[in-house]
Amino acid sequence: MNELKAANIRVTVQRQQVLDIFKNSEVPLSLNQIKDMIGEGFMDQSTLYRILDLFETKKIVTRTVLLDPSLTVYGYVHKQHRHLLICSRCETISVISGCPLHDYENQIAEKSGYIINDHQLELYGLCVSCQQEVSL
Amino acid sequence: MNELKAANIRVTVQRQQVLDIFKNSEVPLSLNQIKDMIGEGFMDQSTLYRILDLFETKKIVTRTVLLDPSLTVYGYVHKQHRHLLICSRCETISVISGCPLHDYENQIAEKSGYIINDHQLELYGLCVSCQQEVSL
DNA sequence: CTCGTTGCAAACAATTTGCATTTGT
DNA sequence: ACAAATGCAAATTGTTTGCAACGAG
Repeated sequence: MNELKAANIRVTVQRQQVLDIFKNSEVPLSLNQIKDMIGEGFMDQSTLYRILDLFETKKIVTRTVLLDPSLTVYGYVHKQHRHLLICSRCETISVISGCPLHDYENQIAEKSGYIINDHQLELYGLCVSCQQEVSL
Repeated sequence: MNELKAANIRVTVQRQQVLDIFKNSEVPLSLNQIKDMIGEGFMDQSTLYRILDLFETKKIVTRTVLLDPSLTVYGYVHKQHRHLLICSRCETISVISGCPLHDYENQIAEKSGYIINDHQLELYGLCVSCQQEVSL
């Protein structure tokens, strides 16, 4: 069954197009990357914003705000929970599978009385090729 | 010695005022909270932006971009590294001391070849009073 | 005195909104 | 046919910039 139907939203060309782009990408994508991949006539900006909002509330994608807020990215929600590793020089984004925080969340929940239901974690560093270029 | 002088920047009334606000706050502050605390004639917006940028590059404060990017907050840099716990209902921000990620960073550095030099971690949940209000 | 900093207004960018038209069911 | 989604343009918001006046060293 169509994933959009499954989420109880209408199937339109634009939505299908955006969904396909996510499905074909290993890594999360920024708004501009998505625009570029749609290319050509490009659907209207507002439509894209509306689709991303919708997908986010329907939990089809997750939004991640990076240190530089203009680098906000959207990732297709796969089975497992993932985190990102960002090169602070070339801004390449890679995905780290797994999550080290389950125990930690419980500890904090206990100490604080909060019900923890989400978290945001990203690592920043220098990727291998940037390390080489920097040391030249 | 004045902390601004120590950072090699000129001491002005505006900068001193913003610095004092940070020093007197336990928790990180958003732009609007800072505006409010300055109150009255309020210094010019652009000046505040410039001061926050300056403080950030001089490592006097750290900027944290939360899931809702309009909730970007700035925290005075104390001795130790800290993370935030945000109530997703009332948006109260509290500070968690300590950090569970040192080992994890090393693992990832080894696997990926990256030199990890920073990370962003925030927990989101429901605070105690919001839990009560929700269950009413 | 000199140069960095401020305030102001204008510019710019990013996102949102209202509304007529088109499209999915 | 009806409600919802799209495209377009305008509005709104948040942030940045250029420049004259001001203030710190």
